[in-house]
Amino acid sequence: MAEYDPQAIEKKWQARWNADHAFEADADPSKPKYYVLEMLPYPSGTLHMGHMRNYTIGDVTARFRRMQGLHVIHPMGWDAFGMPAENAAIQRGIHPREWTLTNIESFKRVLHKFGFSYDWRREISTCEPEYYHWNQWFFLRMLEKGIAYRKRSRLNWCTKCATVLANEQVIDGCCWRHEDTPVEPKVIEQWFLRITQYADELLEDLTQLESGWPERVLAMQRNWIGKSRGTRVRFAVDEFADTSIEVFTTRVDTIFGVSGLILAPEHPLLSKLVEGVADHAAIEENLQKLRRRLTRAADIATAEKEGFFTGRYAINPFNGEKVPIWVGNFVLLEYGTGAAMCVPAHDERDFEFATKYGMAIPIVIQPTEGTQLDPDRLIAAHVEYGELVNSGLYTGLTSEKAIEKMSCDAEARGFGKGETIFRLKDWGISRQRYWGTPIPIIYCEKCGMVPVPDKDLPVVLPPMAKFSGLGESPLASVPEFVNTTCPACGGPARRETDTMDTFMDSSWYFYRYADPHNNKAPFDPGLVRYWLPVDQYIGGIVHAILHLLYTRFFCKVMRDLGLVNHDEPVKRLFTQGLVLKGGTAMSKSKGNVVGAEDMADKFGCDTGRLYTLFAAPPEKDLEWSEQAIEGCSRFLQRVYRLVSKHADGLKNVQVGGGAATLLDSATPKEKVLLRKAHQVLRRVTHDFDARWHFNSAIALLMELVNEIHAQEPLEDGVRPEVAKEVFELLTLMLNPMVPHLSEELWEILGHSHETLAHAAWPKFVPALAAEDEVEIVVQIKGRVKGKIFVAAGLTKEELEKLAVTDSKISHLLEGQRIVKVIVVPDKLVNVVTA
RNA sequence: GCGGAAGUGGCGGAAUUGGCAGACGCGCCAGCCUUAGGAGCUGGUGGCCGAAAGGCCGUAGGGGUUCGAGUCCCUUCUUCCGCACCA
Repeated sequence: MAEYDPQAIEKKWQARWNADHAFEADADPSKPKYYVLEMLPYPSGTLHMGHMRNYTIGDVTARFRRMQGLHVIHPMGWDAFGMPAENAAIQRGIHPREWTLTNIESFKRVLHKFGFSYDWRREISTCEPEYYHWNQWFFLRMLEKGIAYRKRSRLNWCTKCATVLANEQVIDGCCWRHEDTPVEPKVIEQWFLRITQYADELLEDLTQLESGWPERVLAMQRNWIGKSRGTRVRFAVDEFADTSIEVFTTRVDTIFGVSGLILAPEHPLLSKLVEGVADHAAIEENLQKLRRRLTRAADIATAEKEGFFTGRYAINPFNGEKVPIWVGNFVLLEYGTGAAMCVPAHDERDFEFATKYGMAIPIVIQPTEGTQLDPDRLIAAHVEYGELVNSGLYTGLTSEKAIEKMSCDAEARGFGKGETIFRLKDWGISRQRYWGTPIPIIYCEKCGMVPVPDKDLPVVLPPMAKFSGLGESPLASVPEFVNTTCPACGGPARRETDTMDTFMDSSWYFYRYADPHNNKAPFDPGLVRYWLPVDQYIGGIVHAILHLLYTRFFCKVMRDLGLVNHDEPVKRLFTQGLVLKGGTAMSKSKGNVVGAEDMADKFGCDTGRLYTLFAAPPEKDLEWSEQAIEGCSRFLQRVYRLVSKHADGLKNVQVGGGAATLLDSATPKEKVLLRKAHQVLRRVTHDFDARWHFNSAIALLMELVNEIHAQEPLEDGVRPEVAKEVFELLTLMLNPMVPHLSEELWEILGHSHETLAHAAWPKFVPALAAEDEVEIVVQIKGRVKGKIFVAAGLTKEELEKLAVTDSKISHLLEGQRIVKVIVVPDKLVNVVTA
């Protein structure tokens, strides 16, 4: 008998699917659509098992939904711009384009090798002008709407990348790609997108995603947006009639307890404030010291609070009190107003600071119940809400009421107002890099900043020969690119030489899949209306904040431009776990990468697919194990042997009249097989459809195979029609997970004319799954004491009688008083004795 | 500190959501088959007591609800992930 030959089988069916255009789908409003999307890869190095797991989960979903009769779009493309390509150019002299295209070829070859059911006609690559044309187009639309703007700002500079990093690319104060390189501040003119304009909506609309997105992703996004309600209060500076300091506080109710203002060391007013103060030189020195902040987050969190008195005072507008102005290393310029009021009695940080520097610690809030705070014995800040004391006319109010009233009063008296602020910052998109989308802006000496007109798009990346990795923007060294004419006056002008953050590319790519070759617009709104939003998105948790927040922002901008008619781009999100080896995620730098292609050459891709689905639930991390994958390989061999052993005899057998008729005059063996097959079908369907428990679905299929095996020889007591029904069910259920083997089995079972690409998912027949005899667990006081086999569907009374009259049970019950009997039909009888 | 997830055999994990804990697989043990086996087949495999029948214990710890708890409630602990001096 022929052995299972995965290499031959997989090649054969992949060729067939290609020839059949099996996975191509065009918009068809008469059909219900389903959009399955996996996060597009950055084509670098090798495609490893981490990628493989992501695409396998997506492919199972796509194939299952197709079998359910949905019109499935399942595309793939390349996130092709980015720093590794440029780094390769710098280090090895390969042009980023060449490096990228080579990698794409290799990734594509491997994806084909795995038989993923993509519609390759929709393939996109973000480094092609046909694609980034529309990045530029979106940028210009945002410029028109005031969403894109330019400002000088202090940004994170990585000396190794020689580029600016987004806040999100800074990890522990270091570059996300160079974890040992602290970022340095640098002030440059940069392009920003006003994502903060959508902060409230980005937060609010998370409620729409509650049923479809993982809770932790929602939590991370909420956290990142960081909405805070509070009050902005202006403190006049004593002796400076024209100067005031604004603070933001969420606890204006504690303002009578202010014993100082604390400014961030970089606060712009500081130089003016300290001018002319005694000890000016010492203060300047202190400032310089504080400005050299620690960069590692862990160090910052544990760093001791430090600060100094500036020699100036401010006036508390609520009570006219003079309070000292300090500088503190723990006050952040970027958050709120860059200045905070110091209320030591009711804020932990302020307490620590005030204690260290001997500042006053007035108590202005008392707990509404329990022990009152004693100013002489305060050992920690009391941060909870309570009742106001020593607070002028607000004394006696609760914190809640005071916050409301004091905000109103501050506004009425002209020194403050209620305000909501966000932690979210505008998105800086300028990068001093070559391998990205050129920003379509021209600077003219006469006209100033001039957008490139739509008709001149795309602004194409010029060819460049040498990449040094030094300096700022590589494009600045290409005169043919830089020097141009002003679209407004025709005079000499210079092009913007920065390129866009690649997160721009990935913010809308899956809209382009709906209409990938449009050269008049980013996409046809009609096609997008049919295919979008994405029904199921699958990717890594690493993108929980950046990519998924940006793409949500883009969707809202596109909606406001009238291009799309929905608020959220992704209905359901699934974040799969990592693939680990030796306990850590596979990565080139750790040297623990298992290449997907090597794995497929060794075991066959169906085995690899099965293993990644079986070894762990999809949301959990998965430890790579050669031994366990061999177990999966054995299972598939076993299936192949089992089916092919019987296939010849079943080839021409027809299962007519519906599966349910097979039950008529069925032998016990047949009943066992039909029952098992349909019980498994019911649960596998549920596992695929609603639970995403691929691992337990596979376990069930293993049980079915074990059962068929146990009923051998099938020739003895099993009609061919029954055997065929059972084998076909097995084959169809395996199809989403191991499609090549499944196709092969389907063919040897006599279906040589068709493929399973669009086969219907089998229909569950309750009558076939029903047991006619069931095992009832008999408990006494909740402890299992025996089991009885009875006909299915007995009434509670019948079951109770059978249980208590069972010889073993009745013996145990002798002399006992029965208090009550709980009966769960077809399952259990629990006799409760006194 | 805040937020999220999770704690079940030697290991990965199941338990269809309150009804036989450990399905399925890996590993291990014994046997069969084989020139050979990193192939195949059969059986066993949570712990303790017992020759066996059987009994007791057992889902991180403690308490509770219930006829019945891995599952629900309270509480303590531990691990992982994200954010982190956010006023």
